[in-house]
Amino acid sequence: MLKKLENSKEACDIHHRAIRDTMDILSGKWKLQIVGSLSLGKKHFGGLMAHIDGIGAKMLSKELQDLELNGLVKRTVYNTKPITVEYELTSYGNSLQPLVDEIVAWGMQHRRKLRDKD
Amino acid sequence: MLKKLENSKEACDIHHRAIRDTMDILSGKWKLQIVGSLSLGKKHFGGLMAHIDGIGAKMLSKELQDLELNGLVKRTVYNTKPITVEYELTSYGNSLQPLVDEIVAWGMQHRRKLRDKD
DNA sequence: CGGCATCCTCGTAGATACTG
DNA sequence: CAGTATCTACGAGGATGCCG
Repeated sequence: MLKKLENSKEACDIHHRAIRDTMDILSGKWKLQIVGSLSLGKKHFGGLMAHIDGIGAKMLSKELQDLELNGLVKRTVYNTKPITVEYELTSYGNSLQPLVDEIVAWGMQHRRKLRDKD
Repeated sequence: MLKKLENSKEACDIHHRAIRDTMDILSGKWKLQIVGSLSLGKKHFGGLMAHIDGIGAKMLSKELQDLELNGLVKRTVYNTKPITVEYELTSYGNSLQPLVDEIVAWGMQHRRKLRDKD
C-alpha cells in the first residue's frame, strides 16, 4: 500500500475526473430518478412515466437512451398488440445501487434536518 | 421493524423525493467538485479556481453561495491587505463525504471498465 | 403504447470588463 | 485577491402533434 502520493496534484486530478465521469453519466434532472425507479424492478415506458412524476415522454425517452448507451439499462421490445417496451437495470446499472442509496439516505436526513430547524 | 410497506406508493415517493432533494442541492456541473475539493482542506477562492480546472469566477462564486446557503460551506473573510476569503466544509458539508466517496469510487471503476473494453 | 419531430422558452454558463 | 455586472449563446427541457 504505497499510496503515499494521495495528496499529490495527480491524485487530485484523478479524484476530480472520477467525479466528473460519474456526473456526466448521471447528469440531468432525471437519470438518477430513473435508475432509482428501475432499481425497484423492471418497468414499462408508461410505468416509468407514471412513477416519475413530472417527466415528459421526450425527456424520459432521451434519458433512457443515454442510460442504455452507457450500459446501465437494458431495453426489451415485445411485439405485443400495441407494442410494449420493458426497461430494466443491467448488472452494471445495479452497481450504482450503493451510490443511489447514499443519495437517498442523505436526502432523507437532510429533509429531517430542515424540519427540525424550522 | 415494521417496515413492511417498503414497496408502497408512499415509500417510493419518499425515495424519489430524497433523490430530488439531494440533487437539487448538488446539481450543476460544479458543486460536487467543489465539495470534493474542500473535503481535502480549506481553500481560498483563488485556490479553488486553480484546483477545479475549467470553472470561471462567476460560476465558482455562485456555486459557493448556493452551498453556503444550504449550510454545507463556511465562508470566512480576512481583512488582509488584498482581501482574502477562505472556504471550508461545515460539519454538515462533511456529511456528504460518504456520498462523494461513492461517486469517486464508481467513476474510477467506470473508467477502468471502459479501458478494459476498448 | 412507445417514441420521434418540431417548435419554443428559459435557465445555465462562458467571456469580458469593472470595483473594493 | 475576490468578487460583481453585463452581454451573449447554447442547450436542457416542456408542449404538441404525428407515426409504427
